[in-house]
Amino acid sequence: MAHQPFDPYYAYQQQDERSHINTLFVSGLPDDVKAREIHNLFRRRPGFDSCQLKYTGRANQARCCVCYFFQSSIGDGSIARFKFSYVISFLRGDHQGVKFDPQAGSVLHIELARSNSRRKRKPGSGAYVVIDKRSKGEADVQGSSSDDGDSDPDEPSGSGGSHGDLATTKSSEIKFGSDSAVSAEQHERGPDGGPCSTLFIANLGPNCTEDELRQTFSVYAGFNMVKMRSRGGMPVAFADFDEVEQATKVMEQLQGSMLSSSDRGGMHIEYARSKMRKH
DNA sequence: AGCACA
Repeated sequence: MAHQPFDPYYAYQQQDERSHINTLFVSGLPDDVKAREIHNLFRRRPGFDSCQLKYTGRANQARCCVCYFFQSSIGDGSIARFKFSYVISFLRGDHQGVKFDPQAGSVLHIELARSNSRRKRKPGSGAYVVIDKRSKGEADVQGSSSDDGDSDPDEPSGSGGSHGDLATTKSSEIKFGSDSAVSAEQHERGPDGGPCSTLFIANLGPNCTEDELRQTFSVYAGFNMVKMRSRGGMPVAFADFDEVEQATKVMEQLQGSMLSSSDRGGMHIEYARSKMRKH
């Protein structure tokens, strides 16, 4: 155990603190999106199990959890996780930043979910689930009438763990065919970029200023500095923190939140690909 | 729909 030869699975396992996550979190959806649309968007992806659409009722933001369940024929879950990282790359390549509705201009944002959906989908039940909190606090569930409609998709899966969910998946082997032919070499960098103490902020409005960002981010512990880059197009920004944990908290706190300058929905925040250089 | 600074 002292030294491991290079092994991408091992590297991925070491790098990813959320290796048990098999759920994608999709945001940037217009509030009139239909679960059917989401389902059609992802259903053909290998390993796809089900999806859940939640209308938050806040600021025209629908959000969606798309679940992928992988089961490794080798037994070691790292293979499944490695495959899952492929899928994330795929979806990002195919969908990330795509204007879901050219009229409304909603921009898709796909990332690894913070936690798995607790929902267990029984075979034969609906392919998707809708939770609508727009009008009343009451959940409107369809697609699986006997389902536990109130379980929160953002909460970690319970004591049974995700393997219990995996067990309900019929296919014992995921085939990566024409729909997802990717070579392993393309994925040296990890599933979604590893955690970083610098945050990358996108989906800012054209009138956003560095000062506005500073006021927003500087109240959080560990804040170092913020830098904005415009590069001709829409501005993006980097916010640096001392520790990864601090950056993580800020990302969770501010994900999707609006600035006064925002004109295209809330901020999209990810870990930056590299730490901001020190001055 | 986007990841720079050295």
